[in-house]
Amino acid sequence: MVNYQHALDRTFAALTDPTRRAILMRLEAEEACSVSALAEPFAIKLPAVMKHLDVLHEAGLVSRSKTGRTVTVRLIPEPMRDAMEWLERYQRFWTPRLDRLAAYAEAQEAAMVKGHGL
Amino acid sequence: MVNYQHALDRTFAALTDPTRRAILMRLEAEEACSVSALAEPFAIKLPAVMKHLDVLHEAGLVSRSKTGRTVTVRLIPEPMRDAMEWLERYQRFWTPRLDRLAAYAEAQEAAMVKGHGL
DNA sequence: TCAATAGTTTTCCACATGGTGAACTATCAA
DNA sequence: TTGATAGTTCACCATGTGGAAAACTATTGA
Repeated sequence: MVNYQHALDRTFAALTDPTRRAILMRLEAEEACSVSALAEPFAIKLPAVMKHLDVLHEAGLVSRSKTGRTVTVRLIPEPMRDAMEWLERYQRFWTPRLDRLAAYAEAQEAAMVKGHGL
Repeated sequence: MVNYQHALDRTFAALTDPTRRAILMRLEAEEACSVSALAEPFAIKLPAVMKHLDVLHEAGLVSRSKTGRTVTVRLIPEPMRDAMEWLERYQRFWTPRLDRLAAYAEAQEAAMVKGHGL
């Protein structure tokens, strides 16, 4: 319970930074990337990228495996699934089908209540 | 484009804190809440809650409207929709194709039912 | 009018974050 | 062996975040 919250904290925190989201998007397209390949598109220096990778790693969103002198970074998507599941709670607000069904259900309920003179 | 990124930054940042997520959940269930009613379940003091509300407000996730001396806080779910849409990119990693087909079929069925005056 | 209630603002604190430059380790290749 | 390449670590800085206490404003009800 508490741990679950903790994990969500880290996940959302990791997703906060645009550089980190860009890294995740890159890994969604590319599957396996070296650290310097990941860093190349950005204006920031390697140590900064390193820190972002640390945050992503601590959030359980990437794995790092060393072969020779290069480190391969891979996406671990599971934590994002939990984040999405948390957000799904709010889907009813923008999903028209569910909206209308909910409105209908509400109207029915209201009618019932009225009908029973409450 | 840049603004969009900015908005997502704020959204994910707002979702990072468990207190803020709890506030959003409360507003999902309750629709309209006063500041002190929102603050009541937490161990932290009012000024801290105030700061959380500021963050949520800056992220466009809640509205505040004053009537008399009480301020009513309401959920604005739209930014979370954008966050979900960003995350949907990764759905393919955990949603087998059949799941998506099932969801589609379910939606179709619901549409049919509605069309027939349910 | 006066006290209680609802919120806000201010000042302060400890700590996290995102960045830098410089120095370091480890591996590959000439 | 020696130099380039890949990555890491360290010390530092400015800024942001989450919290508290205290003092404040504004509204309501007795």
